[in-house]
Order: sequence, then structure tokens, then C-alpha cells
Amino acid sequence: MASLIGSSSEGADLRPKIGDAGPCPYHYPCLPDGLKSDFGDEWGKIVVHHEPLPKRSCIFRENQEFDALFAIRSGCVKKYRLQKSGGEQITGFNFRGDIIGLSGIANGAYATTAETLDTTSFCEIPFAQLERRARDLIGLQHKLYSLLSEHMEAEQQLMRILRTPSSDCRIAAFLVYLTEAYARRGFSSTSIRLPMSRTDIANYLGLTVETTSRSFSRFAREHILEVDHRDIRLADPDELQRIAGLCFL
Amino acid sequence: MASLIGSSSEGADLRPKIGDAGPCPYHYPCLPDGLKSDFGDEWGKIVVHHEPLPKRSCIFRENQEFDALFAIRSGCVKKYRLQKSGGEQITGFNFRGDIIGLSGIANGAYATTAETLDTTSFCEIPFAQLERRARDLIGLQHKLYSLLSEHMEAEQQLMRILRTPSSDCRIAAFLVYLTEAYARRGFSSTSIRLPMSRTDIANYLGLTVETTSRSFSRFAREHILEVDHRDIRLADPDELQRIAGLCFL
DNA sequence: CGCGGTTTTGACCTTTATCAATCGCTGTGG
DNA sequence: CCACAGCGATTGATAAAGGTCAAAACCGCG
Repeated sequence: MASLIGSSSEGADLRPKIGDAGPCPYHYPCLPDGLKSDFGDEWGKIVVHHEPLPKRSCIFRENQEFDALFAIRSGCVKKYRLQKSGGEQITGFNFRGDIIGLSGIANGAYATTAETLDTTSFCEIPFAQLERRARDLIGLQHKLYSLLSEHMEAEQQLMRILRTPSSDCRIAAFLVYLTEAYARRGFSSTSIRLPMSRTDIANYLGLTVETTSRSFSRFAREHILEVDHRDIRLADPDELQRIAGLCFL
Repeated sequence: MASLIGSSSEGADLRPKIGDAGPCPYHYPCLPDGLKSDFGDEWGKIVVHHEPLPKRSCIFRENQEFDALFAIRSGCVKKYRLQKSGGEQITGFNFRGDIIGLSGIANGAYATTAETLDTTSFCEIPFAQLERRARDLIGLQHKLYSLLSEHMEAEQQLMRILRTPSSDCRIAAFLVYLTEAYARRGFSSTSIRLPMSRTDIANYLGLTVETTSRSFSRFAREHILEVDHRDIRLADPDELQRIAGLCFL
């Protein structure tokens, strides 16, 4: 299948990958939006910056003692739990600007493993200090709640997708979600490069790899998508949106 | 189909429904376990007891401003969100001893509607006061985290179920979950009366009513269950457990 | 007793899972 | 530089399973 994406096949390296270009997503490195003025230089004393981690490294592991949140500066990660059978159950993907590790707050240990899908740089936010300061800074407290709220809302969205039997709906909803996530970060909302494998997508959406692949092919055949391996162009965003909407009745 | 349940058909009224009999599930009315000594009579000053609500009433509604958690003393409720189409998406069921409304903590408004499936009595726990006291009582703080943790874990469990295509697996996992919930409350772990309709079960599990009904029938035919309308007896709990286990690989 | 809602069952159709094979990149080593 | 091994992705054929539409059975209730 010829490259249908705007640029040539080696253009994949030229197009910015999610999380690559642009300024730090936080006013202050890793500082939640809107708290810069309240917080000032204090922030720099709390946050631990980390060197970029290569692909396939773990930021934290399932059951590891929880002691920090992590803010992704660039790159992307997948979160998963190990199953009895040894396979992994993927619970989510995160990109530049996301704060991960929230599931560890409640039970004192990370509920998932966070593994990089690409070279990824991030900041560590020790939770004990964050919590202490949140007692005084009402804005920070509110931000923490807001993060938890978004996390829970995202899970409800995913559940609605998983209750839909149609693979096309699930894939469409997934692509729309990804596209919007990219768009919020200032990337093209019609042309994206998937950081995860088809197998990962299938695992996340509760489908088989074959069905996932077939949905991509079908969308390509119907000129809804242009698919070149992991490079996806939304040829008909409205139609994709319509199909995704079927998840939500 | 003849009544296969232990007692006669009108025995359904004699068998305690979930949440009916027994002492208050909390040491103090509505007080989370293990905090009685720390908290003492303070608790009674916070909690607002409510008269039993008849079937099909709402304890709180979606988008309503969040200001309290609710502890179910008896009866049972279903939680749901309204869809664009007007239908409801059921997100969970709760019974005696459960504390509901947690999804409202993060975003300041209840994310779901909680509707009684039966006559239900409950206590209201004003959140502002709870939060204030939690600052000093480390045990209470911990209990709040623990509740959130359980809530998130339950959602992950449900997602694993929803990623399983087999209706039998989903139904089996649902029944095992229900049975264990009942057993923890001191009821029989082999004979239960479902408080919700088949339609509700199907909605919750992402199946059609017909498929749900067929799974029940199949289990009955294979002597895994004895089904008399909403009275269910687990004839072969091990086999049911085995089938449910297929959800988790 | 008859109505309405829920549940069950049947027949049929659509879709996905499964099994198997092929294709295409990618990276390694000769 | 090329051959080859290995992994991911795609495609095909087949079978299994759930969805859909329709009808009947059953229960509870007035």
C-alpha cells in the first residue's frame, strides 16, 4: 500500500512526534496550569527532573510503593497490569502534559506499570510534599481533585466504548480520542502517528489484532482514513466522528 | 419452569432480601469500620439519618451539586447516567454497607444518579464536615482513600469483564461478584435474589436482554444455576467460578 | 379477569474470533 | 551490501457467538 500521508514515507521522521516539539506544557516545568503565580519558585524545589528514558523502560511498576506522581514532558507511555496468564492488560496511554500515577494515591501502591513507548522525559512530583503544600494552597488541592475527576471520567468513557460490540465504533472512538488529545497539545488534528502497536490498541479496546487491523483497512477502503502503517490521516473526520458517536448512543 | 429454589415460591418473601435483616453494618450507625473508638459520639452529630425511601426513588441525581456521601443501611440502588438517546447507562449496583457518591468528590457534582431498586434506608454524610474531621483523624483520612481505592479497583474489574466477548463469562463474573458481595454481608453465598431486572444486568454488562436471558437459561440447562425468575441458586459454584475466571485470563 | 411490563424462546443475520498463511518492515551478521 | 531471521501487520477462510426481529409465555397488578 503506497504512502497516502501528506509527506513522503521518510517524512515520518520529519513530522514531529507527539511530545517532541514545542515549549514545556507547564508554565513552570511540570507545574499544573494556572498555579504558577501562587506557587512561584517553590515548585522547583519539589520537582525532580529526569533524563529522557529510552523506549520500553518503566517509569513505575505495578504494586511498587507509591510515593510520587509523574508529569510527562515529552514522549508517551502505556499503562498496563499483568494478568495471571502472563499477558498484559493495557489500561491507558498517556502523552506530553499528562500526569500519571494517580491510581497509586488511594491504595499506596501503583495499580499499573507505566512503560515508555518512545524516548520519554518526565518530572517526578514527590507526593508527600505535594500533599503537604496542597493543604495550604487551595488551588493545588483543587487541581489534584480535578486530575482525579478527569481520570475517573476517562474510565467511564472507556467503559462506554467497551460496552459497544462494534469494532468500528471502538476504533473510531479511540482515534477520535487520540486525535483530540493530540490537538489539545497543538499537533495536527488530521494527521497523526500512532505511538502504539496494533496489538496494544486491540488489547486496550478488547478486540483481537485481526479485527483491529480489519477495521483500519475498512476505514481506508471507505476513504475515512488513509493508513500507512502507524501514520494515520483522517480523510473524513466527520464520518469518523459519526461512527465514534455510536458508542454513546 | 418449576421453582427449584430451596423454599417454596412464596418463600422469596421469607428469605431475607439483601440489606434487610441483621445489625447496622457499621459499629456506629454509618461509621466506617474500625473508627468507632477514634470517633465516638462525634459521629452521631455529623450523620443525617433518613427514613426508608420507596422503590424507584433517587438518592441523588447526575450533575446535582455534590455535598454528601451516602451510606446504605438496607436495600439496594443502581447508579446510572443518562445517554443522549434518553436511555440509561448503568454504572453499578450498591447494597447495604456500601458508601456511594464518591464520584462527586472530584468534580463537585455527582457523576451518576442513584436510584433505589427496593425500599432503601440510608444515612447522609455531609462531606464538608467529613473532610474537616479527616484532617485530624488520620484513620478517617485513610478510610476515605481506601473507599476511593476500592471504587477504582471495582471499575478496573468491570473493564476486564467488558473486554471479554463471551456473554457467559460476563454473566458468570457478575454473579460471582454479586454472590461475594452478599456473602460479605452475611447472606447465603449459594442462594440469592437478584434485586435488578435482566434489562439492568444486560445494560450494565454491555449485552442485550436476549443474550443475558439465554446465558441464564444455558447455565440452568447445564446445572450450574437453578433459576426461578430473580431467585438464583448456585448449583455448581466451582464451575461458575471457573467460567468467571476466564474474564481474567 | 385482562392489561402491561418483563422474560424467555425461536429463526435468522451480522459480526467477531479463530486458525493459518502471507507480506513487509527492521535489524543483525556474514 | 545483501541474505536472513524475527516481529508486526494484513488478509483469507471458517466457525462460533452475539445481535436483531418477532412472538409467545409468564408474572404482577389493578
